[in-house]
Amino acid sequence: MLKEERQHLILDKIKLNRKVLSADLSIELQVSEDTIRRDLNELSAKGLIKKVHGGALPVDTKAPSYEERKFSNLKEKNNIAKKAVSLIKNGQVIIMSGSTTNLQLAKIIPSDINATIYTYSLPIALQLTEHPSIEIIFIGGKLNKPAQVTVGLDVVSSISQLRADLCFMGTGGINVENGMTEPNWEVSHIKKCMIEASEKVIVLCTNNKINEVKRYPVTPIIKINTLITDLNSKNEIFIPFKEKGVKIL
Amino acid sequence: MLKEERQHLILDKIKLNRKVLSADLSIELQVSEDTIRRDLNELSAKGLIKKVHGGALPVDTKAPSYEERKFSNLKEKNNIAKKAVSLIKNGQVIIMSGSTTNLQLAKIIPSDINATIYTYSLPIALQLTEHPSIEIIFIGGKLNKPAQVTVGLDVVSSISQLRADLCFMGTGGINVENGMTEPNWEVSHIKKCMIEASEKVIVLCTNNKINEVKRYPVTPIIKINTLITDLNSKNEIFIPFKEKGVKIL
DNA sequence: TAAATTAATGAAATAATATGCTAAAAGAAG
DNA sequence: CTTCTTTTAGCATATTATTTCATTAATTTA
Repeated sequence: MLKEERQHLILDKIKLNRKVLSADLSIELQVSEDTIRRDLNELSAKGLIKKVHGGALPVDTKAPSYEERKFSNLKEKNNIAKKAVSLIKNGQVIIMSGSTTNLQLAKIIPSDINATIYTYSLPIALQLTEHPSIEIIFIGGKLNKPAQVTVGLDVVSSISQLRADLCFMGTGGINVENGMTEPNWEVSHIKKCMIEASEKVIVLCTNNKINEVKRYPVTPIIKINTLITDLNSKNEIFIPFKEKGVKIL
Repeated sequence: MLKEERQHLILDKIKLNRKVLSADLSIELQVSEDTIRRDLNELSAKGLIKKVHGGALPVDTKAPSYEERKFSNLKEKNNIAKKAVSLIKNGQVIIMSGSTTNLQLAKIIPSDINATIYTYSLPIALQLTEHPSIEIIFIGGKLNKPAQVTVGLDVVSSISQLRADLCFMGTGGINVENGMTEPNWEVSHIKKCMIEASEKVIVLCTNNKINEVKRYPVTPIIKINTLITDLNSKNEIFIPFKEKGVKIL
């Protein structure tokens, strides 16, 4: 039996039984436990399984939680949220993407504001239920657990049918040449739709995202109306953005 | 049994029963109490449980507004949830309505269960994001803030397109003559759709809802497959329900 | 407070792992 | 085809992880 073949069988067995024992595999695949251990260690190094004393288990799908990210860069995010909230006017229809910066924004929307907010983020929707007058429309679909947002075709098609005044978007990265970019293909697609559906596009991002480029393009810089960061708007880093017509806050 | 596997079982059992005794676990898992104690100490060090003299408890969670209601009748609700969880099988498609009893159920679904759950309740969806293998589909629509669920035509039409094996439903009231009834018209309509979309209908309710009648009818008793309450299933109050073919748990 | 239960500790047993070494098999180069 | 190298698997042994047991300390309960 080939080594690869054996490792595939091991992976299949883990998927099936949610655990494997080195001793069992040794008998079943007719090789020594040493070999099995070597296989398990290799698979574990590739992150495909979790090696434990006596055998192996599937990898924990539980990714680093949204909760954890919620508290990083809190000061910067709050700074951005404060600038963003001034753009919200009564009667507007707004789309919010699922970033933690947007969550911060959702927290500080003044209670006398009366608007309609579309979102596909569970934490943001939940936060907005505390607001007395905002109408919330949640965009349904398959849930992405670590990000706690809905994704997929349902989301894309729902957003395509909207007409909004503003959209507030977090981003994976932004620079002048590549515009907005995202590490996740599905998210990049959804954000394209959000931009199409909105009169004005407002990008919220912490300074560490500026001049970062991620894998999937979302939109050229020209479609972005306003960029809000924690930096001072007069910072020279923004000069090329301003030349492209982006307003900086 | 692998150490990690054992610790997972302990976590599941704590979720389910809200407490475990070292002595019980020792017998159940066929290891010494020393080992159990070491497991509990390790899990406690990771902050996953709270170790106490003689056993362990779940970690205390904070309790704001919606959360407060969640803890009223907690014992009864957990009792119901424990009975309900036994009905969930791998591979099923399940619809869950937005009651706090259902939230309790969402909390205790064992981590090795693999199913697809449709829901229109924010807290339930959020709770399920903690589960490693369940696929969650959120049904979008306009948010009802106090209940933290989506309502309206979008929800109705989404549910109409589903085919599910089970639906778990809370209820405003149930009796033999009027069947299930709801105080809210929109909710009654949504629940009708859920029943149409599901192979089996399982109603979860605390004893105070039995023989209550609310304003809007949802379904005659005949369409309900199983009724789960905190009472003993042999209680004479259930005799007329049983005569109508409802299974009592 | 005394009795009973539970916890902590260290020694000992058992099982699993890592490591170095050997040998066979498969490829590569001449 | 031969020789050399590389990969792979098995074995012996040292090391480490895990569990149990005996003993003593701490905590709860009556």
